[in-house]
Amino acid sequence: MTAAEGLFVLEGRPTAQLIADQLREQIVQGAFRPGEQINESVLASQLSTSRGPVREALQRLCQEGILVSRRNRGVFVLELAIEDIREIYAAREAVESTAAAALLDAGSKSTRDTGLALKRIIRDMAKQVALSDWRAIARLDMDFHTTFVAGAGNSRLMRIYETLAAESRMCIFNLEVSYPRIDVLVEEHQNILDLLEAGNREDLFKAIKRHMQKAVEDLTAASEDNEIFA
Amino acid sequence: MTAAEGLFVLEGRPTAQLIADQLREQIVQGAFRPGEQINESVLASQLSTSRGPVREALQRLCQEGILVSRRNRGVFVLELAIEDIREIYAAREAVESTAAAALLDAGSKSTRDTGLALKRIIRDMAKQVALSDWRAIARLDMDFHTTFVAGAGNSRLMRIYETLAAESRMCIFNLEVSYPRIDVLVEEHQNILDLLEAGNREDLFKAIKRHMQKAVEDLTAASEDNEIFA
DNA sequence: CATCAGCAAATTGTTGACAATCTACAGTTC
DNA sequence: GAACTGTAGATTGTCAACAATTTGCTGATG
Repeated sequence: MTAAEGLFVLEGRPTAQLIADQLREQIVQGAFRPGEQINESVLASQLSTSRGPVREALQRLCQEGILVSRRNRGVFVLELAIEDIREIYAAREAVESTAAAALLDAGSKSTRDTGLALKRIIRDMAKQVALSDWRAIARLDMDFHTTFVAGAGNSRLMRIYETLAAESRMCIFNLEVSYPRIDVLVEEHQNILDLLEAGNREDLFKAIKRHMQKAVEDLTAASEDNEIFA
Repeated sequence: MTAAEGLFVLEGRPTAQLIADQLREQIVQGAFRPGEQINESVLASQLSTSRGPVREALQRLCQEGILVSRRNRGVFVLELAIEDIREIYAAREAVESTAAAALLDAGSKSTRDTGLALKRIIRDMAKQVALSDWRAIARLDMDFHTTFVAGAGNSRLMRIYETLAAESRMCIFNLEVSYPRIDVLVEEHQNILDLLEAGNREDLFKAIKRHMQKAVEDLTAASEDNEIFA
């Protein structure tokens, strides 16, 4: 058996995961309202499959915490309260700080690659800010942080963070927050990147902490004049 | 309809979750070898149910990362390499440090309750150390850290930590590590509790960090003379 | 008129059967 | 004898039908 370059296994990923990934994207983009029930039958027919694989995918998202399952009643989209926002961003700070420490400790090629990727994202972000494309901005915002954590090279941190990122996007979309501090958005991310490349450990931690705190403030402020929250 | 205290919904949890919880416990206790395939049919008959619910539970554990799914081949118990040990304990340090910060910031009744619970666990741990009951010691070790994180009152941190705790137990069991530093085990946990109650922030962070580093050292040392690892 | 029992529709939970795929082994060919 | 091919068994993936439960409605009853 000779190894052939450029060939890869076809559709290697399990079906339930593919469905779960699609559905997660739909949910964070607001295709379902918070608290809304997910009907297995209609979802199955939309995906032109049967209820079996759909149920398996739904269980994955329940384990992830994006959906909640109630026995004999079905699965529902997670409803976010103010307390949830605080939880999510506290957890994000924990993960990002650890990723930052790992990036600084590594301090090699992978760190430089991460820096380049982050630089590119910031450039795109500035472009979209000029165009006021909120959807794109939100996506790039998350791309920045996801790339940051990915740079740490810890697959568990990454898996954890992907869920937190999805929940953050749910917050942002459901609250229809249009980045009130749009002017400092690019600046804040650039600041984090600068501190990373400068190897300024303590200030980087502080910058991450402030970034998260500000996000919580914006989201909680927005949640007060929003019918979704209690 | 009058509200009755002390009553709760009977068997409110969904089936897939119940099966997943049982199976997770079996796995971390070493009922399945790392890399071993989980046969859906035999598992279904053991639980006297059909393959449907079993598959749903398996998907949950795949999402959690304790099992890995390969298309058209089935699900297998996660194989832990040395790199995984480092990942798990780095993530645990992140979560526990954040929980510690939250506990210190709260500094109220919940913090005191957590302290009492931790004290009780340490007392039991000392008892089991005297009896050399390794299984019980490992369980109490995890109980301590789980209780610690639970005290922070962040459900997301808790959910994350439960998976990491499960993976830690897999490490400990599979490597048959019998706590080489048995004499300092109680002491180390007592030290963490003392620093928490004293409100000594920086030293508490350092103690947690050291606790995790030592665990990684013990586990990696044990993994070198073990056929499971490469 | 309020309340409650009972019924009907919809949805989830479960099951067994069938199809697709992989693995291992035997047989064949060079 | 080595390597390849083909087949048989086992296991997973998928599906449609059936059972159980919940929910909303209807109407009887005080």
